[in-house]
Amino acid sequence: MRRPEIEVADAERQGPAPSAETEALCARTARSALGLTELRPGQLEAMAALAEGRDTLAVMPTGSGKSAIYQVPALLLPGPTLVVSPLIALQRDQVRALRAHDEEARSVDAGTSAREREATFQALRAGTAEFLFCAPEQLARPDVVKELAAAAPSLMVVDEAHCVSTWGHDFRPDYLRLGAVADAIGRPAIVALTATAAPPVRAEIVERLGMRDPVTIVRGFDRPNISLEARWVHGDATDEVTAAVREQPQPGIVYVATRKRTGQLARVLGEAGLRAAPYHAGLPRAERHEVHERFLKGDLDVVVATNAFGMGIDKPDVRYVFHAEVPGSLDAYYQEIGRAGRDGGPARAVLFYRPEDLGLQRFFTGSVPDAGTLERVAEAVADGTGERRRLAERAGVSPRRLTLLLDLLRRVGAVRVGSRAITPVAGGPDPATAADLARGLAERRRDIERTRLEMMRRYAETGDCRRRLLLGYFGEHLPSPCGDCDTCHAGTAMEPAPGEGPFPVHTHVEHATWGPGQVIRRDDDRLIVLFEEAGYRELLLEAVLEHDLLRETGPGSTGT
DNA sequence: CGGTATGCCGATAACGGCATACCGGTGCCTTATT
Repeated sequence: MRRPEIEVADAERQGPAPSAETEALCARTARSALGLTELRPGQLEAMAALAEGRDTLAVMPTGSGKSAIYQVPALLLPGPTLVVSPLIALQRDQVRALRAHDEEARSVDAGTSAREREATFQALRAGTAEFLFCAPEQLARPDVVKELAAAAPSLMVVDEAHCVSTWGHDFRPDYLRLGAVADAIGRPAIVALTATAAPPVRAEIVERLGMRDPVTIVRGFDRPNISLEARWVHGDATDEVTAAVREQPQPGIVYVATRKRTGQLARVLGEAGLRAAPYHAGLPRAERHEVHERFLKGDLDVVVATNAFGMGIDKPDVRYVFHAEVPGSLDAYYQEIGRAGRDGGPARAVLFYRPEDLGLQRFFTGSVPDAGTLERVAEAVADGTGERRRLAERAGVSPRRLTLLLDLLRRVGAVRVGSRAITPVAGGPDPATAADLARGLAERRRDIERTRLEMMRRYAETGDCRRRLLLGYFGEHLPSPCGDCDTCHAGTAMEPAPGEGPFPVHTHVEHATWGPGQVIRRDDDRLIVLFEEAGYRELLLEAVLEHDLLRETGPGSTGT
């Protein structure tokens, strides 16, 4: 069935357009230095904005040439380029790719010797090396920041920028410090690149990195060749998943929620005659590498994996991505199914849904730092223990944990986090109050996280067009059902009545308790509103009208 | 948070029923041993 046109333009941009000369210059440089003869519109726009020194946020699907977006301006701007990338493996791939074009690129990580480090920074200062790749943890080292400041980079690239939002708050808190790092190294132009970012994630990236009036380029999220389906399963889903995998053209990926399950399901699939292997972060490095390689080469039919099997998996002919257990958000789900059908051929995304599995995801998003620890940190800062290592010791927390706690205390106005010293804010809240406020902030974040999980539930349980719901989550409005998801085939997806009644999609609204927000979905009888502070909420239209719950504050726009 | 594994109970033999403990994902990095 032919897909209806998406109402919102595929490419969306904010800020003044770069000049035609800059675009032409970028196009020439892309051709001469990187051998790129054809640039996509969004790509060229983004690189031209950067070349003019503008901060830029680019949200584009994998395979649309995100690397070129920073590589071309890097060659045009005078100083070196810092690229922050979450995985050492990705850093090495990029270094290799640049060297193949005779560009001098280097990376530093924990395994880099002192001598190599010295040589690298020397080369950056001298201008003989253009690119430095590293993980955010490297940028937590004062010596690295000092060396970088001396090299005066003109460009800072944050690759896989959604990590700022998804990992910064617990798993890898050094992501939260990147904005401060940018300031400490002379505030180069910043570009954030990602394939997946719903509007609140975009907003958080911009805020956290301290981007100034960024040019935002968002390309279409829709992947029409991936068919969408959710199947309600009861009890153990092993047999049903196995049967579904056997019917499929191979290869594919089956995501599960736990490490243990990867082994179980891979074994059952193996017994069913498939070349299957488990994958998770607890496997020996060599084994992970081997599974990855075999999958890429076509020696495996299916990998059963936790979410560790993710970034860096770029295989064009993946025919299906199944979820034997529900993931924690539509952000994660979209990213994972996006690994299917990159060659443009038909692909399937099936979610095997058991509501019980939501509990595990709820657990994963549940932790909030306790007020006692926060108070100890606030006290130590107030006492003038201004240095990170000593602060961590005094408060009895790891340095990583400290980063997270300090970030919360900074945001409630209790401490100032400089590039070296941590100082109390004069006239700020006392340690006990600060700890309370900080905990409140963390709780609010957890609650928002849980509304995202609710959206995942909604996706699984909806009888309406699944694709429309998914795209709506990412800020795109599909005016009528897609015609190619399970609900459309089942005939339960209904035509909405667009534009009829109050609060159409994208309307800016204000709620008495939940504050400002934006309508992201509008059905006949209900709305889903994304509130800035309260996350995703469903409201019955009847109640909204009867009790006057929402005030319209502005017309629709899909910006950040 | 909630599913699953474990253990205990009563009772004359095996096992259903119930309470409780336990476990669960992402990657940098460091640092002490072979």
